Order: sequence, then C-alpha cells, then structure tokens
Amino acid sequence: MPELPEVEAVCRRLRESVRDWRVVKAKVERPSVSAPQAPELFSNACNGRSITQVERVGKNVILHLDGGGHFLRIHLRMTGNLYVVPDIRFRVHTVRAWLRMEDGTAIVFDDPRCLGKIHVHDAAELGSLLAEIGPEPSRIAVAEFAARARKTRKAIKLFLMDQKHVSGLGNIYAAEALFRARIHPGKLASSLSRPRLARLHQACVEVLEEAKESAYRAYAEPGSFAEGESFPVAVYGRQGEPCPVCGKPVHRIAQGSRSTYFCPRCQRS
DNA sequence: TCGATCCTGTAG
DNA sequence: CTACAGGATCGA
Repeated sequence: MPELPEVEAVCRRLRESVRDWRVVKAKVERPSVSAPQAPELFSNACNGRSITQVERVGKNVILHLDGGGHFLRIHLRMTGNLYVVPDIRFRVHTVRAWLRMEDGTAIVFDDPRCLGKIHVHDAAELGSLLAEIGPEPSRIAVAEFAARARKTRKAIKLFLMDQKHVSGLGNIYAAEALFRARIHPGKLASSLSRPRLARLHQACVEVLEEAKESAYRAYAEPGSFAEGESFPVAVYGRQGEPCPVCGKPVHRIAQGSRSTYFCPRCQRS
C-alpha cells in the first residue's frame, strides 16, 4: 500500500492510538520479515523497553526504544501495515510480527505478502541509515534535485522512484507527478531541461502534500486503508480511460518490470 | 543498469 | 488458469 503519504498516515495514526508505550512482549511470527536477523534479536531488543518516538524517514518507520540503545526500522514495502489492536489473541492471520504493551493492546505488523521488513539497529547506526536515504522532494532544493537528475542515466520515472536520490515517491505518485509536469516517463533524466525539472520538482512536492491529506483521511479507521485511495489519480491504473486534460486514452508501458501510466498527448517524448 | 526474485491475494 | 500488485535488493 504505502508510499510516503500512506506511511505518514500510519505514523500519525500510531502516535494517536497507542496509549501505553511500554512493551512487555514482542514476537516475529514470520522469520522472513526480520531476515537476515534472527527473530530473537527483535524480541530481545523490544522486551521490557518503551517506545519513545515514532519517526518517519522516507518510506521507513523508525521506532525508537529506550534503554538498550536500539531502534526498529520498519519498511512496509507493498502490502505492509502497522496498527493497534485491543487484544493480540484476535489478530488476523496476516500479522507477521507484534509488540504487546503493558495495558494489553498491541502494535501489529500486518503484511499479507510478507515483503515488508523489521530490523533492529544500534542507535549509533541512525546517522548512516539516514545518509543512504535521499531527501524528500519538499526538503531538497530545486537546484539539487536537478543536479541529481542530470547525473543519472536512467529514465526520469525510475529516477523519481530511486529512494537514494529522492525519497517518498513510488509507482503511483511518480506517475502522477510526471503527468502534472507533462513529462514523458521514459525520458532520460539527464536529458531534461532545467525548467522542466523545476516543474517536475514542484509537481512532486504538490502531489505528495495533497496525497498526505487524503491518505490520512482514508486511514480514519484503524487497521485498514479505505477502499482504493481517496487521492484523485489522473492516470495511474487508468489504461484506456480518457486523460482528464485532453481526453486521449491513457497508455500503459512497462518500466523496470513495473507498470507506468501516462497520457501520450500531454506527456510527449 | 537491468531483470529476476522475495511472497500471497485477487482480478480477469 | 495467468497476470499483476502503491517496493527494494541482489546478482549478472
């Protein structure tokens, strides 16, 4: 589910709905979510500790723990979700890991496809972790954004989705930002002019900001995102449907073995 | 820099 | 049944 806006919604939701931050027991039900770390590492790091802060870095959720000098890095990948349940005994079967709090409630990591990850890190590693995740569009200067784009040799959409360069955009919002900026997704990042890159940067900031609001609203009920996405997508998933601007049918192509949607008239190559 | 791969669920 | 899914890593 999550790109930056959805991860942000998950974090906000946790901060609001967790009442007791003291962990009495933590368990990984599916070792692949903690691999290559052993599940016990997770349990040992969490048991008896308190979560002191919920932080989002790009699409990562960081849970800081007191005492032991550790923090958790959680990545939801495609289908992961993090939410609070009143009683761990009644969790759904797709819960891959959980932390039970002293008051009996629990934070669960629910991930049908098991693609998500939970890892334990030493507090000292936080800096290097942050260093390998690029800045979000809203926190990068246009000049820097353009400089990075011009340095790479890949298609602009792949550049947008590469978290090392710019963080937060995934398959949906990258396509939506390119549509707003009227740039063809297949164009080489290094071939775009400064004005076009500036337009794209602005579009990324806007799309993510707007999507944050709708993601949070869609996530009003703890435990599930509302059906689909309340963000009004213009092109994503709309192959064959008319472009909202010019009416030409939306095209779909493959890039990096993922689907890309765009308007062939508004976004010319 | 590209494709295959990790998993499971669901839509066609 | 196959195709495909809002992500990222790894090996070639």
